[in-house]
Amino acid sequence: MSEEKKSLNFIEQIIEDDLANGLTKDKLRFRFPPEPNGYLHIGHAASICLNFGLGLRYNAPVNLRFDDTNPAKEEQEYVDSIKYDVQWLGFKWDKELYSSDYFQQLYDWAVQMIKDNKAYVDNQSSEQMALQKGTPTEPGTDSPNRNSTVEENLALFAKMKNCELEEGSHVLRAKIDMKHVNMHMRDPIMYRILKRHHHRTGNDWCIYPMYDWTHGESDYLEQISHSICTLEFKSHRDLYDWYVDQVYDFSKLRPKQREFARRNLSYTVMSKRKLLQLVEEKIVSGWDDPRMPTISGLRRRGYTPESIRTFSETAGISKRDNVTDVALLEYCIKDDLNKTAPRVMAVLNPIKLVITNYPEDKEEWLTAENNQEDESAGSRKVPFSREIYIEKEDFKEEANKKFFRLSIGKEVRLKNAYIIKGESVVKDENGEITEIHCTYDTDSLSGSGTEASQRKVKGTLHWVSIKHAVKAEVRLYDRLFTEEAPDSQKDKDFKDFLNPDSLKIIAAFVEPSLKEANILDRFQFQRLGYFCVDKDTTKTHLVFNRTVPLRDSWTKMSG
RNA sequence: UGACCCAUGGUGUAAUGGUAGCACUCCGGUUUUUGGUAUCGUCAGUCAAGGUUCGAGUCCUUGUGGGUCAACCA
Repeated sequence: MSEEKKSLNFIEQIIEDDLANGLTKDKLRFRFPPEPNGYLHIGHAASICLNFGLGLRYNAPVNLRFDDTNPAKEEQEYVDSIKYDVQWLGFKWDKELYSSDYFQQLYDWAVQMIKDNKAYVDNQSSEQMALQKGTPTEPGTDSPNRNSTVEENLALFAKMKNCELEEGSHVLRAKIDMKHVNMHMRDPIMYRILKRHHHRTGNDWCIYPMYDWTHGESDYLEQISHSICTLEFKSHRDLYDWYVDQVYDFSKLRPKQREFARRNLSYTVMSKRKLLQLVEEKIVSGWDDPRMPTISGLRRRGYTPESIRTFSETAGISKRDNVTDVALLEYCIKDDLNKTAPRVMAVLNPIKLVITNYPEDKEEWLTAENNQEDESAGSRKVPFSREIYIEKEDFKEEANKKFFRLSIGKEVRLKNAYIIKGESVVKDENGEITEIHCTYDTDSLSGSGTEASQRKVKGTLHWVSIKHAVKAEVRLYDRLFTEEAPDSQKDKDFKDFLNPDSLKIIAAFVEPSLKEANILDRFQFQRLGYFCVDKDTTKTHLVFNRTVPLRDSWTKMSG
């Protein structure tokens, strides 16, 4: 097997360099650290694929660590959905861990820091502290509490911990440097009082550690070698390192934070805040609305885990701002489904077609391939009869020669069935066509091997037998926004760019084999697109979501 | 008016001082019982100016443009 040299992304490069400089491979360990305060989206998928991909590449463990230090926002529901999504994407974590597992250790270390005169309790208001913090261009000033004695601080911190003080009245701060050029180093808050029930620790604590104080120490405790996060944490790195310094034992591995650019997708928004807004304002039906860029939304839309992994891999990572074309994501799912999705026939915009020379009471069950790309997919039977539905768009009374479909006097193939010829139309009083009358070539049955069956006709239409057709609700989804980057337009709200046509619900007819379909089953509706069975489906009511339409070079050139 | 990060076709990425490549998109040809797929092809790029070097997308300087940082959020 020829070893094709795959280029490394910059994170892999860093790891290779570390390995070359003496870090041993067995020390490699990664983590994916979501906060359980919302649902995962395609941007998280990039991080998941990166971290777990690294684990696979280096045969190293990857922990799933919930960063649950803010009980005001976090819920078990989110923990469950995140676990489900990560495993659905196809990854296995080494350990399921929680930042809250380390609350006691963190507390003990904080006490030690107070003893070392490296932390102090501040009783100022957040407004006062903000004022003293300075600005990026002006240094801050010291808090009047900065020089409290160790004893005073210890006593106050104990009171904080014992729930004897009011929420918001006191915080523990690291004593670093109020004039530091990095705002994050100006005596950052380590603990705040929060009398909240925590989804795991219950009411054990009424002080909760802040992100910065928690994250690096958690990485250190888990001996994570490379702690990978997004770019907006770059300026936190100084603090991350400072905190690790406070507890670092030289015999242990020292974790390293590195940052990459978050993945943005065109025609959608990715921030949790905005996604939450879409849900709360009922612009979408929920976190798993098939138009949402959430993992659960994509799943319900019909995306496969494989396609999302391929997308992440193909898009790659770097450190520059990006808006990846959603067309790449769509390519990934079409490419996957083309190989795997069974082909079926469904008519979305039906018009009746009568084959006048086909016996009225006759019906045939014809053989149809399930997937031309995959012989092992086998075949099924589809019923054929005198009256069928075809798409309205597939007929025109008078044809221009580029129109490969049905018109009066012209022949087309009915997929898996016969060649038919347009003869006449029936119209209502408004001149609207209500029926198309055709004749069929009795010797032209697909696969029969006759000379007539091998005639080349320019067009092939899909169809369903009216007598056997099954009614189905079909939800046609389109992009949620009309702008590539809806949230980066100056002076405009992202909701100004909502696409009014992002969802169209239609009544369609599908072939009877689909009655057996299960929720989340994916199909190609031939000549139309990929569709999956929605969870709203019941025994008597089929609902399909359109995942993505097929490429359509006809409407492109004609329209 | 600070610090830090970033800048390669329309988009996303690669080239580790030595032929600017890959994928998507767009456009066109061939094949096709899906106007799909497959396949072939076309268009298209190193932000700018200096410098170092035999040689610079890559290193240095300056500029330009974009981004990040001042929650008791993560």
